[in-house]
Amino acid sequence: MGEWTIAGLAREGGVGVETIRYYQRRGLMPLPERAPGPGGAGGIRRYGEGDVRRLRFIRSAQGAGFTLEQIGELLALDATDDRARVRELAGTRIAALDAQIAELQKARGSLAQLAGKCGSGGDGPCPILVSFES
Amino acid sequence: MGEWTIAGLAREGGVGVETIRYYQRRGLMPLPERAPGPGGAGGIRRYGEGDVRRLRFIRSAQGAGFTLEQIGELLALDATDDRARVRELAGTRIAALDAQIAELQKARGSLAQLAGKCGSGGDGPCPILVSFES
DNA sequence: ATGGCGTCCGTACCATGGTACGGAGTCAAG
DNA sequence: CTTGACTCCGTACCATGGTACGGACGCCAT
Repeated sequence: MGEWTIAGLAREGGVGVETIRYYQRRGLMPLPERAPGPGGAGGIRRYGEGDVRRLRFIRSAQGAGFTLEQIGELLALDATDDRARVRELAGTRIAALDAQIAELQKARGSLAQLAGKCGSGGDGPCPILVSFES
Repeated sequence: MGEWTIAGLAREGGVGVETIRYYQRRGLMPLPERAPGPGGAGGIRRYGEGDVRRLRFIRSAQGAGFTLEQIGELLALDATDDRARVRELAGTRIAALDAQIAELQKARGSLAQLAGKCGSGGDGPCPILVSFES
């Protein structure tokens, strides 16, 4: 199962090698054993299916807008099957997404309206800029 | 017209003193003259209506999602009345907002669906977490 | 004229999610 | 057995939008 080197894992997950090392530092990815080299010194670390799944988990959760810190908690919950807590986190995240979406839509609406006004000829300064002053 | 000190301007704009100083460093706010003190040394800077309007401009444009760098350009355009360029910036920003909104809605949709599945009893691990692994 | 608050300014630090660099070690092929 | 690619690790740096700190000086009231 120790099929990949760090570059392979990175390719598999569509991220850079440095990103994986960053996740390791953050405690999101485990640090596999180093195969002891012939000289007794540590060798190169090998990664397996579990690491690939874990990396995919991180990327998917990121896509759902979770921060790396929250993803750390989700990964911990993955081991304990605490569904209630997972639903709680999901609910909080959904509410945050709703708030964010509403805010962006508000900005989008007023900006579109102003762009329309600015486009329809007229004299004087652009209404977009004027509106920003009040 | 030199009616405010920096703390007054900050209060007027609903920001902190340090934020104004930051905008000055970024070149978004001008640095007013210092009233020369009796000893010949520089005194305290005074701010007027123009500064209040400029600060409001920055905060409004920020509300529309422009970065401080873009706001710098908008402020420059405010002096030249280049409506075409303003509309161009607004259009680009609207497109970016649309993309962002779509992305958040996608995340919200899949998360809500998963939370529903996770809520409806069942055995095994939470579907939210399982889905993140693929 | 002295206390105490406010200003001025440079500089450092914060969160977030990485990205880059440099030196040493490792490993496989030629 | 050397070359070249890759790995390991610590550390520093990037963007973004601020926030904090410390010393020197300004200004006003008592």
